[in-house]
Amino acid sequence: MPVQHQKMKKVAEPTVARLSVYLRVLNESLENGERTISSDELARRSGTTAAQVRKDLSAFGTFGKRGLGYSVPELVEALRSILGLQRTWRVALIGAGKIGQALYGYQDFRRQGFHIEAVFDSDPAKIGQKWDGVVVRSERELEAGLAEKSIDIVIVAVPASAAQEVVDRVVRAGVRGILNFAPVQLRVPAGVALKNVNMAVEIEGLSYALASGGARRRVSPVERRSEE
Amino acid sequence: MPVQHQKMKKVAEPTVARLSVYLRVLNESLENGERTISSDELARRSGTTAAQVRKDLSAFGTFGKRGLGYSVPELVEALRSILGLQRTWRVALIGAGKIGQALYGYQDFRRQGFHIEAVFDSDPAKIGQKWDGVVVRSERELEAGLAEKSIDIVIVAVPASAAQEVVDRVVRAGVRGILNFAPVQLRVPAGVALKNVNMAVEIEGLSYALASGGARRRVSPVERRSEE
DNA sequence: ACTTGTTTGTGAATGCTTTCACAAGGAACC
DNA sequence: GGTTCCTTGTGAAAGCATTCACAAACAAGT
Repeated sequence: MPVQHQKMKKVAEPTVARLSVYLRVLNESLENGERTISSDELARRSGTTAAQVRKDLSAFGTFGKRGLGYSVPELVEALRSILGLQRTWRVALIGAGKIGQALYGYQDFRRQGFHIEAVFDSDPAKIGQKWDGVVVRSERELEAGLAEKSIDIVIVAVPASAAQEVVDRVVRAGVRGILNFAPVQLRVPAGVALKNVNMAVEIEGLSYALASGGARRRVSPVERRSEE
Repeated sequence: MPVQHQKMKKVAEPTVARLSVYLRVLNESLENGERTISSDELARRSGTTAAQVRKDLSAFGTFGKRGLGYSVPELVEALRSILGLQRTWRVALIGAGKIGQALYGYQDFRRQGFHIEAVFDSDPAKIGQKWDGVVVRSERELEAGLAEKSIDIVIVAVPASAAQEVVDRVVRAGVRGILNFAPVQLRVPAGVALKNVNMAVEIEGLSYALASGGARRRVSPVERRSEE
């Protein structure tokens, strides 16, 4: 059953994030050989509600069978199509420091079709290193490298102070998707998709929860305070 | 000016996340020697609106001077107090793989008062390694280590398949704050604060934006599509 | 073929968050 | 001290996202 991207209502960001979670859950179901799954069960395993699951999916078409639930393989395919994961994406990593190295080895990216085709850095000690097959190149070759390798998405893993300039260059070179790990608020022009992974913000959110007494010492389960 | 945590309205999560961004912006302003800042300017540098800034702050007290703006040093102190960053937090890192190593070296954590006091792993090749001062310990010593070092917050950087079990143990040991990097939806009891950093979800969000044509190839700036 | 069980898809209702708009407070200069 | 110019703090309005609730659809068993 192919996905009908049908009337294409505008879809909210939280919805897309949840679809991604559903897909991860469903891939596991698939490996377990489960044929079908109900919105209720999918919700339970994804940390949301059945109604939410159904609403989320309903924005893209109708995938379930009443009285039965969803076909796991079909829903996996549908979600992969919706999320644009049926093709492979050509990715460049900018910044070959600790975080860059960790991301380079991150299997989940590769598994979902994100292939890191190029790595750039400004440190002469790093330039020329060979990371199983991919050579770390000088950031001076950035524009040339992006074009040469037809890069779709760039991962920014440089220090905060260098991030905006890198992004400006990358955008000028025509890249339309950026995943930013530097803890700064970046500016990109309209038409460029930008996502931030800001660990500092997250851990400070924990600090807030603990400090403001939202998380109790060891009390009976009365009030929930476990987020996302 | 001390922070009056006043009537303590319940504060939304997005608000707390933005406070954390404001603080980062203000720290820079402080280094630049700026004395005051308007909600307008703070908003511009934080990627939000002036009204949002004022609403966010108003939940915690009144910090500004009409006609003048906010005192940068005072607001920095206020935010640090609100976010619970005036103390140091004792953190343990579980998982000494690539991601664990990257996080261990992440300066932003240390700078804001998050001190990694212990590292655990299950790999015999890693156990016993000394990471400038901190010895990597066996996960079998997890409970003992957490107690011994009075750990407040745990960072989970283990494979997805091991994450839930680790979290269960950590919670049983009394830890109330968890920062999870494993791409799974974890279950924690009420009273435990949990934050997820899910890079796979973020990059799939980019894939969606690019695939669904939300990000255009090279078109005049008509519609915004740069998120967060 | 009918009946019983289940589970979806979806308008309507609720609950949150953000944006608007403006009165009130204060600075600065004459 | 009065006047002008800014900028905050905040109710009210608008905009989004989640939850509710139920009719419609199908499976399965008799």
